[in-house]
Amino acid sequence: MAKPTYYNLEKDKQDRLVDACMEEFSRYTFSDASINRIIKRAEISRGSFYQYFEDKEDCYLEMLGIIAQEKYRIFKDVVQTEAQNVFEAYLNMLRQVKLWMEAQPRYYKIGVLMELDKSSFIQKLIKQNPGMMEYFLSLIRKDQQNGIIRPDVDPQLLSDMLIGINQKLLMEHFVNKDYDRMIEASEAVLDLLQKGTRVR
Amino acid sequence: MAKPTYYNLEKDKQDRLVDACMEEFSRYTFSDASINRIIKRAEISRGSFYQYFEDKEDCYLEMLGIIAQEKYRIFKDVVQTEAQNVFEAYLNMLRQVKLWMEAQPRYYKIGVLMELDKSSFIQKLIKQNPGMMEYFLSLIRKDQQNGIIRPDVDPQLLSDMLIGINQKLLMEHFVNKDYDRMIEASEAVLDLLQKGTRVR
DNA sequence: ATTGAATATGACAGGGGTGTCATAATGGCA
DNA sequence: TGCCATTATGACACCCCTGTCATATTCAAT
Repeated sequence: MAKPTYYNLEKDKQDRLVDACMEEFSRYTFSDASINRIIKRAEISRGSFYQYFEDKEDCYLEMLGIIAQEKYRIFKDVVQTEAQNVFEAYLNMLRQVKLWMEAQPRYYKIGVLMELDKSSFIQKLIKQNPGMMEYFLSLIRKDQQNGIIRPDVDPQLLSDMLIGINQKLLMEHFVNKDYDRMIEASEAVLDLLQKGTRVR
Repeated sequence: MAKPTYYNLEKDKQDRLVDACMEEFSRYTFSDASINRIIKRAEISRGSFYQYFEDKEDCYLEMLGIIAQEKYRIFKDVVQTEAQNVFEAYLNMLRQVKLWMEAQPRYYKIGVLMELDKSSFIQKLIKQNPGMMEYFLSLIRKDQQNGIIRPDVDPQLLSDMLIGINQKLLMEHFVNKDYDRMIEASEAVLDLLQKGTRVR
């Protein structure tokens, strides 16, 4: 947790500091991020930084907290539509990610960079987050029982495929900032997955 | 190119040096790799390292050269079986990667770490390598003409899917060292892609 | 106005990194 | 043996980093 001094900061200064931190963490992984660059950008002294935060980890956690708040602010109204099947669930999820990318691209990038950091601090943080794999797995099994998906399909495999393609689509369209095309591509992917490539 | 002194080294010493470099570059990305650790492991002095190589980049390129040689040595005899379709081509490729992972896991890992390094030096190197996307694309189009793949399937999309799943399978099974299971999983993936998930 | 707490500051210590260079050691050859 | 080119060495300069701390400044309350 950040130190009391951080919370006592006048709004303007705190905003400058937060902006500098977010900028740094969205450009560099936690490991590569530099407090020197942060304090330069925020125009505060090195000593001040350590009046606000215990250390770099403390600072990072504070930023993650802000991001979580913003995520909640944006998505609290989004009605969690009941998914008919795993493919619909996938599309729902992707549409939410699209909203998030558009609303807070910098925050989204912080998330991406988190995945690339191999430091134990970040790896521990990632592990705490429950993956979507379990969610997909359960949906796939349900769809198999409901006769929507062939029973001989390996749920684990299909889940892996969905998540793998997901990552690729997200990354590709995020760099191009072409979020609408991303949804279209996903729909095509799902169509292909359901029907298969074979001519019949 | 490495300096003449490097090539004049007695075999034993050169081997120790190469081993130390390969070990370092397979543990850390180029950016994170440390010459200090290399010379410590190779038991040579700092000055010597710079008698052999211009700098870290020079050293890295030398290692990539050795890796390329070894790749050629292993694969020159492998008959490039003529692929019937893109799915067969994919499996052929994966089987070759499996051989490579088993024969030289350290070299394979160097390749993986290359993808994770964002430094301009490494990014330039990566760009020079032709991707397999174009190869898959042409095969898919041919398969569509031959009536093996539905004409309304977007080749780009299918290619993206193949490559995306590929990466996931490779990574997952590489950490588990379960290369046979990897091939099985790929076959299941291809089967699923061809038939689709739908019950009919 | 005075005083004491809260806050701000940058010099500093300590660690790691790369690349250089004067000097020392080595090895082959006359 | 003596000489010279080649090779080996680690101290050094310089860079960037984090976290600390004595000191200075600010601010509010008496």
